[in-house]
Amino acid sequence: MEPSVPMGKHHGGSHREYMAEKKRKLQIQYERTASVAQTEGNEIFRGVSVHVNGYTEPSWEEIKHIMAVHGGRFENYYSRERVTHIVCTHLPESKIIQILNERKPAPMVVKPEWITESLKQGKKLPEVEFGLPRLQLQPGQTTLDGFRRPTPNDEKRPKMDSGKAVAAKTSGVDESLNEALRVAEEARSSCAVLGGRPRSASHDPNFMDTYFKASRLHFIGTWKERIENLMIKVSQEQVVPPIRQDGHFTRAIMHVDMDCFFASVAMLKNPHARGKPLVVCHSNSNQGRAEVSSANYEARKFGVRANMFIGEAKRLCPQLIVMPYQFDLYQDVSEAVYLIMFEMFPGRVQPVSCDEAYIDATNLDDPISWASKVRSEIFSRTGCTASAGISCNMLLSKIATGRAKPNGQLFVSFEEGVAFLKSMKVAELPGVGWSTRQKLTAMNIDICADLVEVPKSVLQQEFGQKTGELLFNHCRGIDGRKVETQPVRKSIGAEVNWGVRFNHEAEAIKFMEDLCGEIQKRLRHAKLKGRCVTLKLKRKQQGANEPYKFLGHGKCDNLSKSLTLASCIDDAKELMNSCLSLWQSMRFPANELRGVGISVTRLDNGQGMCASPYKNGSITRYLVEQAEAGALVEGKQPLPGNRDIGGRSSAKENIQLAGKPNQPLKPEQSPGSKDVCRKMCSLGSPETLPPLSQVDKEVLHALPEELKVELERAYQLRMNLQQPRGKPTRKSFPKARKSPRAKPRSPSQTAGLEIPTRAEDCVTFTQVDPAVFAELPKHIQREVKATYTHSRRVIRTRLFERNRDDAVEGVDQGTQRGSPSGSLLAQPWDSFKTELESRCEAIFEHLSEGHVDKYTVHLGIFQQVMFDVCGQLVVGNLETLRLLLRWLLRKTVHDDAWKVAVDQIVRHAQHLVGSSYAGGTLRL
DNA sequence: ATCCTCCCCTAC
DNA sequence: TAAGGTAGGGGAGGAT
Ligand SMILES: Nc1ccn([C@H]2C[C@H](O)[C@@H](COP(=O)(O)OP(=O)(O)OP(=O)(O)O)O2)c(=O)n1
Ligand SMILES: [Mg+2]
Ligand SMILES: [Mg+2]
Ligand SMILES: [Mg+2]
Repeated sequence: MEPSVPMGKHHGGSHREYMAEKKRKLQIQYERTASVAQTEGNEIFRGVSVHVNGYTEPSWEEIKHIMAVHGGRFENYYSRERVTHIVCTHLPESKIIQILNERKPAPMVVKPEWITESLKQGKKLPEVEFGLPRLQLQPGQTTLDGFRRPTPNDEKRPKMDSGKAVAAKTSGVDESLNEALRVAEEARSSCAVLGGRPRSASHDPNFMDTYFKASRLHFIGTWKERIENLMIKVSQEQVVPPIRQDGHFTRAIMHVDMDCFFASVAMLKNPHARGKPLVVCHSNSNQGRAEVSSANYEARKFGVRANMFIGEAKRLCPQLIVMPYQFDLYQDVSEAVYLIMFEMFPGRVQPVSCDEAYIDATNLDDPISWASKVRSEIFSRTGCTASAGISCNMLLSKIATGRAKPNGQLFVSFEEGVAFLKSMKVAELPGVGWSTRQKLTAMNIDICADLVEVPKSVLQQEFGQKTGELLFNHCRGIDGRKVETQPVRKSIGAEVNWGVRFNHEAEAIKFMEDLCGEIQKRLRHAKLKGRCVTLKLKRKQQGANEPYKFLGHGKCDNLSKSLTLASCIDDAKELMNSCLSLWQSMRFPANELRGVGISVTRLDNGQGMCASPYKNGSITRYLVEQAEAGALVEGKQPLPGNRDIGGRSSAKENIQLAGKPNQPLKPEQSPGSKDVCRKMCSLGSPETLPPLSQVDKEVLHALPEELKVELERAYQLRMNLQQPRGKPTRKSFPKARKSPRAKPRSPSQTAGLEIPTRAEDCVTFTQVDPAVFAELPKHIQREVKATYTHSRRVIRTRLFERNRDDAVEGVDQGTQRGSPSGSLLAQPWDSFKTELESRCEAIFEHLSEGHVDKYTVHLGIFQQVMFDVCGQLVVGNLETLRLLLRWLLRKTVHDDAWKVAVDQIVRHAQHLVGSSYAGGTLRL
């Protein structure tokens, strides 16, 4: 039963008492749930799988429990594959309308009384008597595409008080709601005090600090470094018994995750909000574009989700309670939770996030009761509930947790896990996100059962070796990942992609300095240094408007460039030197900046325990060694830490910086470039290489040839950087960003047909003055050539663009993936045809056996593969392409889906031909 | 083969 | 108004 608030009493009675009572009840409920041995009741709901929508009486928690006891299942989220019954009291949520409009057989929609009455009578009653009177659907509602968003004043929407049947309590419920809203309001205004006025980066000298303090993503992103402290402390006091691994025996993996973590913590501070929809978010505005961080399970019944704009959330659920962030509390709760886990499972815990961990429970006597123990301990120490899943690997245990939520636990055997997996949407697989889902959808793959149909080779063709294999395994419930209790850090970085609006380059530079300061802090905290510095920039796309999201980055091009140093650094100034070099080579008008990030890789803890040890020798190692020995510089001074002797990329870059190969393109003076030069000089970036004159001649002479070359490059770099006054750079500062909409181009040898995809790609090798080129030393020639090819490397494009505010409109560039095995190009048409025939035969077999679903899936895959094949053939084998298309068109198949697929393939091919050969078409 | 850079994608 | 960070996995394509 929904623990009832002691009406009218709770003002006098202490919160403490109330909380104690609350906890006691939740505890009981938890124990019941946890101990359901599914033998307790008759199983009248066997085969039933319910999803609750909006408010109901009994509450969803009770329904969940009833299902657990009586053989049914409870689904937190609606899934056509799994849900047999939707339970709701009121009429049409947009969700329901959508469901009813689906072509496939929809689940039954019943009132909650169906459950209570069935329970009373001890048998499953016919659903019809408890159906919803359908045609209270809106007038004008069509069934075809009638997805009508409910208007905010839609009377039919479930209201806060509507779920409670007892009329006498109505006013009490209202009071409770008002109290909850009041507390939320108070909490929001009290934390707004420290804020002040809204400011973009250029307006607020203290922007970065303010920003990071208020950023939830910063909090969850930097959480790991905070938990590391705790781990160190704990591990010092702990003897870690080794995990017995009896050969190949089955592992037991437990996954523990706090239920709606931030929202749960918020409910601790606002107990009246329990049982009511609540989110954590910065803004309470009805049109706000602030993101929901966490939604409690009541709010989720209304479709409210993390990451949703608050305006959208409030539209779905107008009575939503909005609580502000309480980062300190999240930290406290998180630490409490981890202390419990570290103590109960020494040496077996892999922290995943502030609210989530894996535990290797292999050979613990009873993982299920361990899960109960850890959950009840978490609850009694924090007042927040956790859920747990147990299975034989990390994948299945995580999925089990999801099924157990909220406040539940579940053990699944491999077989059960796999059976369940098959009904899951592919997007529910960990590792499959938005983009992969789009790709799979395009292949007609919707649920994991579809994915299982796809041969590994096809997945690898489409997604790459590892990713393909991963998908192949995961959809079968196979996951070989080990619980990693001491992950090694490989990079440290900081970035800001919100509120970045500059008018002057100097502001941008200052911003980078702040970032470097932040990184120095974190490097030192982690006692690490690194020797590769990466600068990542977001640049407003040309013509992009101010984004929908306030001070957001909007539509951007992402740029990144890295510089590898001779030795490891952790000093902000030194980091900044590298950043300035990098900025110098990527530079564009500061008012187009929308995001700046800096990160450091190739970390070294100074103990010889390199996260990424330099593997190959070459100059880098040599110089480091020399530096350590103090041999390279006169007077035996150790080399300053940050000479950038140029990684390969920067060396190339610097060749370009010299400007010679690019002469046809006029370099451009950017506003403030002189400032940068001065700054760079004053910071000493180029100077930190010892002057050539100071380098011990003997040592230099003794260098192996290739090392000498690299050293020369380093000095070349310095010279280039010191003379950018008249002519700063070229490539990095394209005057006009031409045709940002250009289509991706096949990496082809057909030189005459190239379509430049970016302004900087206009620099073709043929534009390099041959006389100048001939003058260059051999190794420089090499570099120039490399640079040339490098710069016109195929631009990898995102396959699909998200359709939020920042999506690029109309991006349809379908196919830059798939990979040229090369064999196709060489293969004669005849043998290719044989392969095609057998492939098609296999596909049609599904059809003739009546497996329409399988047929559809395989046809989708076939289409996708053909897209890729066309991509390959259009490059160098147009004749084969023509034959292929003719063959497809002539093949007589009496199935519409096939005809559609062929039509798509042909269109796609013609499109490719058109873009590769200036609007040409293949005659078929 | 393996490394490296410059991306993209995913999860929290 | 709003606080779109952080780290790892991995792919493509070029260099070695
Ligand atoms: N896009 C996201 C995802 C998560 N979080 C924060 C808020 C969450 O409370 C916390 C933990 O993330 P989970 O994915 O575990 O989500 P919840 O704990 O909120 O819900 P669940 O019960 O599904 O675990 O991280 C966030 O701010 N933004
Ligand atoms: Mg959670
Ligand atoms: Mg989590
Ligand atoms: Mg997923």
